[in-house]
Amino acid sequence: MSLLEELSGIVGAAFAAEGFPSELGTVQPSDRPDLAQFQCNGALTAAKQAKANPRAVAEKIAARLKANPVFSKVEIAGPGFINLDLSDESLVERMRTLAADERLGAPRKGEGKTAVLDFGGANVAKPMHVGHLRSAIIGDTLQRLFRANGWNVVSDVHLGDWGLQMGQLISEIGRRGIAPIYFDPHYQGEYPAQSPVTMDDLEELYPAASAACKADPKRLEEARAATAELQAGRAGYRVLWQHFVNVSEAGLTREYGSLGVRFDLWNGEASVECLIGPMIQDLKARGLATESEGALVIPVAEPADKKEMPPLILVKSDGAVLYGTTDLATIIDRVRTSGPDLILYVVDQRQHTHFEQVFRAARKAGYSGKAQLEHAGFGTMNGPDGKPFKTRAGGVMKLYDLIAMATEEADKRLVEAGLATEYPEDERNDIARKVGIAALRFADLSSHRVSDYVFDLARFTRFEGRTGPYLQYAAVRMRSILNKAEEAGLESALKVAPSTPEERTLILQLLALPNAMAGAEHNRAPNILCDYVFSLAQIFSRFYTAHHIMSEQNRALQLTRLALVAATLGVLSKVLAILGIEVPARM
RNA sequence: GGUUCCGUAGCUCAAUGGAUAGAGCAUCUGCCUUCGAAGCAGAGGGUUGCAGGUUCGAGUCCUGCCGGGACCGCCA
Repeated sequence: MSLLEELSGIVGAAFAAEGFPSELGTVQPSDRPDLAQFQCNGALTAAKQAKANPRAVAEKIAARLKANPVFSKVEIAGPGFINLDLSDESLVERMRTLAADERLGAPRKGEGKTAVLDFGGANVAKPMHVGHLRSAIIGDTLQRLFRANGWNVVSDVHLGDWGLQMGQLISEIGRRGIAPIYFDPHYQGEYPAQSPVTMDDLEELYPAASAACKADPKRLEEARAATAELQAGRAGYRVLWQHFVNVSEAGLTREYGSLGVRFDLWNGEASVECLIGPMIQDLKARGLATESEGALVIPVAEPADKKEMPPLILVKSDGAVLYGTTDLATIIDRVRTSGPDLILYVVDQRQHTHFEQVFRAARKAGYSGKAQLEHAGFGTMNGPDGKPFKTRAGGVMKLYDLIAMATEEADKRLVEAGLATEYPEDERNDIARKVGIAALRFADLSSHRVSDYVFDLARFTRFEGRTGPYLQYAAVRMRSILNKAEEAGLESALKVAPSTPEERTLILQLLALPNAMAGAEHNRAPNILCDYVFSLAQIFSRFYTAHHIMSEQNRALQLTRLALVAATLGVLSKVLAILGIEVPARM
């Protein structure tokens, strides 16, 4: 139980004893730290409901709370706020509990529950670009957070491998005559085991095919036909397609890995191919899917809709299926194999309507089981001009190049600061890489999920201010103190209660970890964790400046403060790990 | 045109219906012969796009308007 839950329970009991709903006892950190540590606003609501004087209600509640030794102060302020301070003894007791808990008080919100997280969404045969960055980073952080909160998580990269881009690529290869054997409809023998194209080839072929289809409707028609044939099972196309998938996966694994992103499943749209036919039969048989303008659709509009809700298209008039079809079949697959309580899609906000359609269709057909279906959308990463990020040449920047840029920039900053200059080259490169990734990840995660943000590498890689590198530095500094103490033979221990404002503020922030983790989960909002951890680092810096530990003469005080440093490092490391930020041993 | 998200300090961004709207950057003033100054202490900077409404209380909820992004049946 978190501190806030504990306090809310105590205050809630006081409300209940006065005949009010106990929910009114909700306690929150004070908006006015100069006045109190915590506050409860329930007396205002209670007074409204009972048509009573709010201060009078607050007085009754406060009278009951004053009897509880956990509080050192119970005051009524303003229109009826109840302000609370904890006794120093209560604070240190709760710190001891936290320090002894290997989970550091992480909430158990997800125990016994399973969540499928769908993020990544890279496309086979297309290079990963900056557009894939946010899904990967936000999704990965949510999977780490959900696991930390006790959820059983199944993450799925859900590759884009069954749509029109496959037909575009196949027809491009056919036109160029690169591998004619796959296009011979009469060929009966074995196909080569070796892929006719490399990843580099694909990176050149796809943009060319895409541009050609855009420019020429007939060319697009060809791509559509190839897509439909692939899906219909044309042998040569299938084998060729498998080559694309194999070649791509190796590259994608490396790119996601360089960001620290891992997936449990490398499924794709095509993984549910065998479910699509039966699903369509089922939907037709039950009258849920109907013909419309030559296509097969599921109407998902509802009478209460304010907005126009187009039907979900299952099968195009040319016989090919779309990603809405595979998304729907994927729900069936996930419900069968994982039995999830939640399926969370971390995908671009622009696809919100699409997911609304798919979710409605799934519920209508009864495919979603007990799973709550939810789209956690996010905004775009923009360039300095406020438009989606492009390279200087105006093209789409590859993720690989972006990471290289960040690492290079981080290295430049290390040189400027004269840091790590005398370290072995391997270690130095490793530090630059960790700092670069930290800069990228923290910048992306700290802006609110649904809003767009401006990409500014120089700002992200700074060591000052609200950045990933600053947090790494803070952690390294804490470790440095602990190392010094260890060399001096000091063993940290929470011997005495806090006695200074810096100590109390630090303890309160440490005890607030479960609330940050629960809040971030509830809102699917990593920026809550970023706020929390940056604030923790700042509070620690004040503590560190105010109290010089190694020269402290009072041994009990010294060991207690060392224990606070150790606890802070523990909490900081835990949150950074959730954010996917690695802390170097030294910098 | 319809729907939807957004509009907060010079810039980049926060703020479960609560008290005096907060951080970082930038600007200015102090603090390194003591644990890593990538830091700390302090200052200036705001009619929360505009106008109404609900509420004891609104950046937050409702209505209208202004401005921007996104989406609106066979792309993903």
